[in-house]
Amino acid sequence: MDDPCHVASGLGDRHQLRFSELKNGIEGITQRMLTLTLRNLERDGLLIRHYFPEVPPRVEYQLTEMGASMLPALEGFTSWIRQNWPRIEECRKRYDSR
Amino acid sequence: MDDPCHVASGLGDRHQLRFSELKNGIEGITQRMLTLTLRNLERDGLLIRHYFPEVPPRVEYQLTEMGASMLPALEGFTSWIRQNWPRIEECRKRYDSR
DNA sequence: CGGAATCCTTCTCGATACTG
DNA sequence: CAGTATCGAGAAGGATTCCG
Repeated sequence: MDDPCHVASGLGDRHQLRFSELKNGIEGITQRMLTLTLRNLERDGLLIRHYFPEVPPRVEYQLTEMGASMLPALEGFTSWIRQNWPRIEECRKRYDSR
Repeated sequence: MDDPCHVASGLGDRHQLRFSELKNGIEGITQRMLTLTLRNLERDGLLIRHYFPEVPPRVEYQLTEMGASMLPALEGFTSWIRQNWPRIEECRKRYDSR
């Protein structure tokens, strides 16, 4: 892992997000990896995929209740990471230059 | 991931653990993987490796202050996983049998 | 005891091309 | 637009052997 701090931010607080919105919101992710990740989250019951058979097609993703309940549970850890990441990077530099 | 619930438990509340104690406490881990994982945690500044040049050699691992501070931050997420894991497994089964 | 080194197989993932 | 299919390089990781 290089930088754990790419949370899909700046996307407002809407509850449905299109594939392209997610892709644009997560820097550096490839289409393939986003597709696979969304499939796994769907398989785990953490999100629901809404497919609209229009032209062009539209797909919107939405957290399930369980998926939404995970966010606050994860919050403590993510904030710990945000606070300690610089220090971890320092430790790595020091460890590597020895 | 298959079962996220192997926390090294039943090892008491000592603050120093030997390599073999960790290995025995984490079911299914290989020597190689434990070594690599401990090296990475040490590199990140999350634990300290104490080497005692005896015969036979003894190595003890101990969390740093930062490492110890991560545990409570992680607690919310791990307890969420323990609570929701059965449901996630159900969802996976249902998804896979379609 | 606690590794390091090596081999070898499997998995991961990006890149690319194609499609309903 | 939101995928699927395929290929190939590289990483991950188990098994085994050797070592201070």
